[in-house]
Amino acid sequence: MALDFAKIEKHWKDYWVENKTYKVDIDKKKEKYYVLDMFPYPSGAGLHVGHPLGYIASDIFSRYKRMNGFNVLHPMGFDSFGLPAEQYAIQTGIHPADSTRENIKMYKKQLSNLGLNYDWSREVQTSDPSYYRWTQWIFSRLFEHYYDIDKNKAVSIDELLEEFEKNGNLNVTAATAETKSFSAEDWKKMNDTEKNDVLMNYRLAYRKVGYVNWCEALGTVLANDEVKDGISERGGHPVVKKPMNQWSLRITAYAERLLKDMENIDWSDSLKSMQRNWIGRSEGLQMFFDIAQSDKKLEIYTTRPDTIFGVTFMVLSPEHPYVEELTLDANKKEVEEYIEYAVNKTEIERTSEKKISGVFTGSYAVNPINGKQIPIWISEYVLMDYGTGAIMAVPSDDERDRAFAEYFNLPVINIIDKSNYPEATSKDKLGIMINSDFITGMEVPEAIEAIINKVESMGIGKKQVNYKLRDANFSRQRYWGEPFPIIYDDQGIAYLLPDDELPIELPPMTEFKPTVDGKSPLARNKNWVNDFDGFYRETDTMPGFAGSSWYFLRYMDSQNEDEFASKEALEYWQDVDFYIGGTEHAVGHLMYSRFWHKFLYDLNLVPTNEPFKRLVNQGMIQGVIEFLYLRKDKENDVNIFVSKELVNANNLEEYAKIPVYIKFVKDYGSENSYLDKVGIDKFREWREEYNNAKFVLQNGVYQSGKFEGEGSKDDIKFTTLSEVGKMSKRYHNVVNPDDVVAEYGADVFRMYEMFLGPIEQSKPWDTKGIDGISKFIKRFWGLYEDRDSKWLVKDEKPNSVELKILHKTIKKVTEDINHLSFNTAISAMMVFVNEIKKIDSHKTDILEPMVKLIAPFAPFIAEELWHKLGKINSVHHEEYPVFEEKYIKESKVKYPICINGKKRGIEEFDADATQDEIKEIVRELDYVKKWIGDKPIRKEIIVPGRMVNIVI
RNA sequence: GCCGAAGUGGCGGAAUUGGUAGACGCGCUGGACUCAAAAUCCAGUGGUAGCAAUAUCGUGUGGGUUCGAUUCCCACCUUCGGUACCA
Repeated sequence: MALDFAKIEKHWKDYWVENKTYKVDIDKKKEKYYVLDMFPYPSGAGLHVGHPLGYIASDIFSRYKRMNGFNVLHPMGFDSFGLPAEQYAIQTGIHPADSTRENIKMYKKQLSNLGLNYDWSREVQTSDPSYYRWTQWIFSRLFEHYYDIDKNKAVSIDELLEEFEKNGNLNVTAATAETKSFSAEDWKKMNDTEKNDVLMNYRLAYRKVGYVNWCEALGTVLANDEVKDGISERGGHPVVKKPMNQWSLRITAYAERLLKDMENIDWSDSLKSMQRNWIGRSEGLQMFFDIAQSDKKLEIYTTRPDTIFGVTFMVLSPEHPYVEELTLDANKKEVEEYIEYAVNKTEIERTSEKKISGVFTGSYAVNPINGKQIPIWISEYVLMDYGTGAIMAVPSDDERDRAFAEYFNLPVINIIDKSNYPEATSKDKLGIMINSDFITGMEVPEAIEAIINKVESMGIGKKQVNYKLRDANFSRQRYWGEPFPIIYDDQGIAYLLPDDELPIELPPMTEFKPTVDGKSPLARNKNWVNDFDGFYRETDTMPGFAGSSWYFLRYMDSQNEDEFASKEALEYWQDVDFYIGGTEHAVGHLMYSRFWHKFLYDLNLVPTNEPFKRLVNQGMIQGVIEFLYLRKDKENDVNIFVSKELVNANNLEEYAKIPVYIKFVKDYGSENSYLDKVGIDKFREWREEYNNAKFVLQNGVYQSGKFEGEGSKDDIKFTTLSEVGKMSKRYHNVVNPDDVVAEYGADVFRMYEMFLGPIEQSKPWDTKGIDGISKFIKRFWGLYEDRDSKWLVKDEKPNSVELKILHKTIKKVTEDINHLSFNTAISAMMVFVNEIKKIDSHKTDILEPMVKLIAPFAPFIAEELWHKLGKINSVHHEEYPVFEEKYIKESKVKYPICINGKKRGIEEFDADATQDEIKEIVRELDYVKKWIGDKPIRKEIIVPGRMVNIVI
């Protein structure tokens, strides 16, 4: 066999490294183009077949851009801080830095096997002190700035202090939590703690109370991800919400800019709309309701002030600070039980709960507009984090309020007549007010204005813009993340450590378990914590999104020790032209990066206002996840797993789903996947906490190696639940690309992933069609060299047929790359091979451009063929072929002939035939006459170049 | 629940602006080569009826707009991603 891909790949991989083929530097003579992949978290499971989908696409695109004369920046790095490495360390004692280093090594080898054209000299790792030094540096800047609403940008806290000294905060408009006004006098009278508290309300990085998932049994804070259905994924212990003082980033200050600046970037509408909805801007009315028999006033926010006469009750979030005071003694027991039930549920559980639940406090509020007393209830569907944590309920015009009112038999007053708008839903602000006192008869928008004016004139509220977006919790009680450059004095006042002491490095440790009171593992290291006289260090670390919010800037100048990137590099590379990554980052990472970028822009540290000009979401390659059903309740402290066929579909909420390593499972991925005895034993060994668990089967029970029931141990069939989902270490369902590359070669693997379908579409992994690509590559190769390694390419002048085949292909492939339609580009190249093979043509002028055309897709064999054609330099720096119209001009055009829109035949016409000429010919066709019969022709439609339709 | 996406032959998918539904590939069937197999090559391949010409049905479901709908509109179903501490 002439084609030895393993040898070819090895050879050219070395050649590219030696010749620095993909290294790129600032070159002002050339236009820059920045192609970026979302960098991976280096998981212990290694790169899986889903990762390369985006990497291959960006690789093709960046190669294509380079061949079109651009100076292409295409770097790669690792998002190497994170929870899994820490969990691994707790289990094995291996330091996260060590396991991370090993994982990165493995990832780089896997990536290089795919022939990706990264400039590795620019690599970044978020867990490297030389990188996180600058993450800490940016945090320090966030700490020292506040958001000035008048200037519409971040401004230094020093300027704010000067202003406080002069005028207090009377003239300051800033993005803050609720702050009292104070004069310069007041300010000067405050002690340090008070001043510090005030400033915290202004800083873009500030401290406030947040809630964490606390698991008493494990003695640790858990990520949302580690909590399944209210119990810990490891061990199945109960989890509760616990308040803790935490760092937050004031992303809400940037809400309006994050929203508005999306207009100017080339992102898909669906992605923009996700971000828009996440920000969730609404205009409405903030107002106070009096409370009967109390001095307190209840603050609410509504987008529908017009419905004020339809308010029949109020609902508080279970966490609302007034709950205790408003609950009468008679209702106390019930309320406490309800809060217990609601508070520890996750937000998703609470808002997606179909069962309606709530409890009456016993207290009443007073509608300030009509003086009516209305009951105050508590329900889980009101969230403390959105608006004010309290709502006025209007059951006539809000679906959730209506369901609640119907369930608890609360009154409903109809206040909007929608009969003029039959298509309108309850959400539309349409209709005419009824039963509404002085606004009766008004259209809804008019009524909204009227009530806002009324409320403002009464001095009990004001018009307000509200956002769903919440400030970002920035503290994690973890070891493996960036330490904060923060120390506290004995009064708990936070101070920044000076920039020249950065990076604040993670101290070496051997124990990564959190402390018993839920503090970060760093708190165990007393020497490190109390390093400064009279001060102690912050022991929380930063979350995963810290390092990933600015890494694309570091690539521009990754070795710089004086700045996060030089002005020159930032000026040249500007921003990311083309960013590709998964939709799972559509709101999280992409929102945080935009926020950090805008902040840096405000400080004049980056030249652009938005980081990513064009963004494409690649779909996910999914795997099959295998789950075991675990009963949430234990028997005598023993966990009970139940075989799938015994689980009643109606009681699914009684079970948690525990993922199992797919290699333990028989008939993996099918309806009937199951664990046999060996599989269960492997699982028990793998997950120690389930070593003594009971496995309930159809024909008996298996526990601790013993089987009781009908038949023998060897008959054990514990069926598992198979679901299509993410390929991830968490689900233990990863498929490694190395195996595929070893069998078929990297070029085949690359083209196969691209050939699977459109880049933005998700699909389950499956190697069914890979033989087709493998055959195609061999056939393509066979145009140049036969099976006996005889060189076939000849210097003969190509004829018009050959030129037409070539230029048709160039046209299609080029267009498709620009549309990122790689699957159809590949299909066009397949068509080329089929057609050129049929005429047995092997001419240089045809086959040379084809090597260049395929080079971005199959870089290895392209490079090999290019050199076999006698070329000296890399094909990847050649110019991409350009298609010429003159070679593909058709003299004849085929038209489908339709009768009433149904195709009845195909006819060929001269390309320059007029509509009348076509009509005349068509009318005389036998089959047309037959279909028309004696019916009159009502219409003849000719779409030039497309089709003919006769309507009878 | 809310936000976003997808649904087309046995399978992955194509149809870029409302204009020939099923390109290309897998699989399958038949054939050539071979002692045989693999590999390769050739032909066929949406369903139904028919020897055939051809007819008819057909793009998740139900409606609608149009000469013409996979494409636009309305309602619904299913699956996937996100849902603020996985990354």
